[in-house]
Amino acid sequence: MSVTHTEVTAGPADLDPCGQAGYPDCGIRDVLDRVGDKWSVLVIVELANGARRFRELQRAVDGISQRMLTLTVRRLERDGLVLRTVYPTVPAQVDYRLTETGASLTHLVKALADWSLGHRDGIARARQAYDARHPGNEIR
Amino acid sequence: MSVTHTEVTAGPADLDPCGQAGYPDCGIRDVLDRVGDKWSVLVIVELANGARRFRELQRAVDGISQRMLTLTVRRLERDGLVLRTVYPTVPAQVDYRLTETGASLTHLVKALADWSLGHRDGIARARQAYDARHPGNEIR
DNA sequence: CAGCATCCGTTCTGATACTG
DNA sequence: CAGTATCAGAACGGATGCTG
Repeated sequence: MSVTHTEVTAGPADLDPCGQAGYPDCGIRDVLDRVGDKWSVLVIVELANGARRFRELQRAVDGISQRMLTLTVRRLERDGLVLRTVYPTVPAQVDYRLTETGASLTHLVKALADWSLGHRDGIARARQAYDARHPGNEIR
Repeated sequence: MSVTHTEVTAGPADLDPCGQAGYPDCGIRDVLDRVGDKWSVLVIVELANGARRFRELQRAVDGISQRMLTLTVRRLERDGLVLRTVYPTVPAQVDYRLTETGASLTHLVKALADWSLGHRDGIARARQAYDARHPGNEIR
């Protein structure tokens, strides 16, 4: 399912070729998929405030199911964005914290969350306006 | 045009309440879902370079199907991030361009794409290492 | 050209139940 | 506490055919 990427020699500054015909997405997809998935951003934002245990995370990220939290932190761990530490206590205790790489993402992620908050109302209004202009148009 | 955010009671710096128990995600989800979906970012990046017609977009965003492009631009239009203009020519001609709001997102999106490129290799290595440490663990 | 409608397999998610 | 396992429903995504 994942898109295979071919070696592309494009500098970070020049994003144009990426995703264009002949430049099969560079592999940004891989990273974007992670950043873009339903819960990663919220988890990262929470961890930006410090290490958290599993339950703490679940309580902090409202609405996330146990299963999804597990999957999310596992993926983040696999990508090297989050460090998982198991303490051999009884009952088991595990905490999660951002790695340096993960931390380097936080300001971007926060900026994104920030932008979201700042434009939330405007977007909500835009949606209402659109829906009013296009009655009976289910775009979701 | 700098990214100005409209009156937010909780300062942008303090994102903590969002997504926490009792603060049902504030609605960041709505916005994040858009930003985070499979194609939006790529479309936005492409439109950041100027107005594009439907076909141009499809060619530029490698791999996107007609259906997905349609859905993606519709959603972006609905959210007020993209402006759709129809020219009554024959055959029909339509172009898409970013609105100011949409444009204000490009910095963030580009920064994100940038970060992705910059950390692509590191993440790939982290994944390999993880997979080596956890044989037979299909995380996706 | 720029779509919309439909079919249909794949993936994602959440709820539920159980374990070390 | 911190998971794993399973299962069914929802959402996603592509292919195909048709229209103005």
